[in-house]
Amino acid sequence: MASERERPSGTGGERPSSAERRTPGQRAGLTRDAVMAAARAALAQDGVDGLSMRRLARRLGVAPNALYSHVASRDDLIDALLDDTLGEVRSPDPSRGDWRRGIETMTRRTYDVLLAHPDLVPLYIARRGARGPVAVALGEQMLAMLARGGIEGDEATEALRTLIVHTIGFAAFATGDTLPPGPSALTPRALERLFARSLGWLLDGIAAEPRARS
Amino acid sequence: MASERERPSGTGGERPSSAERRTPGQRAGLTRDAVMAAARAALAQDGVDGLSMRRLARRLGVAPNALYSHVASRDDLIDALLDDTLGEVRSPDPSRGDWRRGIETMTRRTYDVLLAHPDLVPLYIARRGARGPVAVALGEQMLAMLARGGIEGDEATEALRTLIVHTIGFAAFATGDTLPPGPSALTPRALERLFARSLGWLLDGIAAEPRARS
DNA sequence: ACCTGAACACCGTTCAAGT
DNA sequence: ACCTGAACACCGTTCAAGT
Repeated sequence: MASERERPSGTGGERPSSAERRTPGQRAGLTRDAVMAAARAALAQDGVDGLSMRRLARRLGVAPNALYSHVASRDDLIDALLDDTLGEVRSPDPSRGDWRRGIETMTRRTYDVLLAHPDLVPLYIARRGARGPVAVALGEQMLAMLARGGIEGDEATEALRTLIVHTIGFAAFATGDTLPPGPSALTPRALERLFARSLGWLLDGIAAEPRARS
Repeated sequence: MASERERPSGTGGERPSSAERRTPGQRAGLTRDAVMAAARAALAQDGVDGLSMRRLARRLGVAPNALYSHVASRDDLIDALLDDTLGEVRSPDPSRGDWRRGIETMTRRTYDVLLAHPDLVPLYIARRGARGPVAVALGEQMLAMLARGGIEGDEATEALRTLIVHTIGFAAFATGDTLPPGPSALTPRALERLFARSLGWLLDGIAAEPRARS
């Protein structure tokens, strides 16, 4: 369906680049945002294979090395992509409802965002999550909710880590093929219920842990 | 310390290949086992970068395409490597002790084996585990233990999947750098305790689930 | 500062040969 | 059946130039 060679129009960031050949020194009007938009479009159309610097450059109608004026490296680009994507997670009102429900909805929304970008999930794992400002903000909100449940300090760090591992881990298995030996592949619906249920088990354990009294 | 260019002696599978240049048709004495041994040695010395077909071939003193006589593709080689490595997990006597302890020790041993091969962990995740005969056998032992606890059918499949996600997920975070936002990096010891504790939470949940009576 | 051309040092894989 | 030589279609990144 989607031709990929010679169709400059698209989701975002592409250049015409047909006849107008540039000589060294001529600007192409590239920006970091345009590069990032092209990366998102490439990911959507061609999967993770589309995220090579050379294919991105082709898509933008520039020489491969032109990208390095706006992005430090391919790793830098991917890190930014991962962090940006987490921005799609709407965080619930941190002061409303009980802390456990807040964590459940936030975790579930993160899970949904990850499932919406299946090609990125292996990258989240390979880089062990995101470290950008969005990820930091998300983590701080989770810590605030845990604090409202009386969980703080090292305990909160550990609980957060457990929840992150659980969320990314399940997203990885939901987006992949079958892992567990045996023919019984769970449906996405069943997997999501399992995710929610096992999340409940973890929260039971987190809430029940003996804590140093404040 | 370890030179990598011109030292044919090593852990396993390397060839002399110095003066003896072969012409097409001359055998190099390669076997699939030799290729796999070279892959393990390359992984240990050079990390995952050492697992390229061309570097493997250099290490073995053969042309790059010679490997394809013993291995279908790079993916095939890596799948075999992942499954083989799981063979290091000693499974406890399945008929001794209570089922929960059996699962705990088996899960913990798997965790330890994964930590012993940190470079492989991202590969396990990217491929969502291993699907070879060793992985299948391991899964069946886990299912047998769950069955002794009265957990069978879909419930057992779901429990097994949860445990696998939990184990590989924690291994990924233990072998990686810090993920969770904030400066508080957990020590390996603390992480292992957290792994064991959260495993306990999951098993509590698995054991407490209402079940259809047999 | 932003871009091109050319190059470097790589990849996985295939195809046609040789024994 | 097992191997080599050569090739194809790629990579990420750097360096020297041009405006």
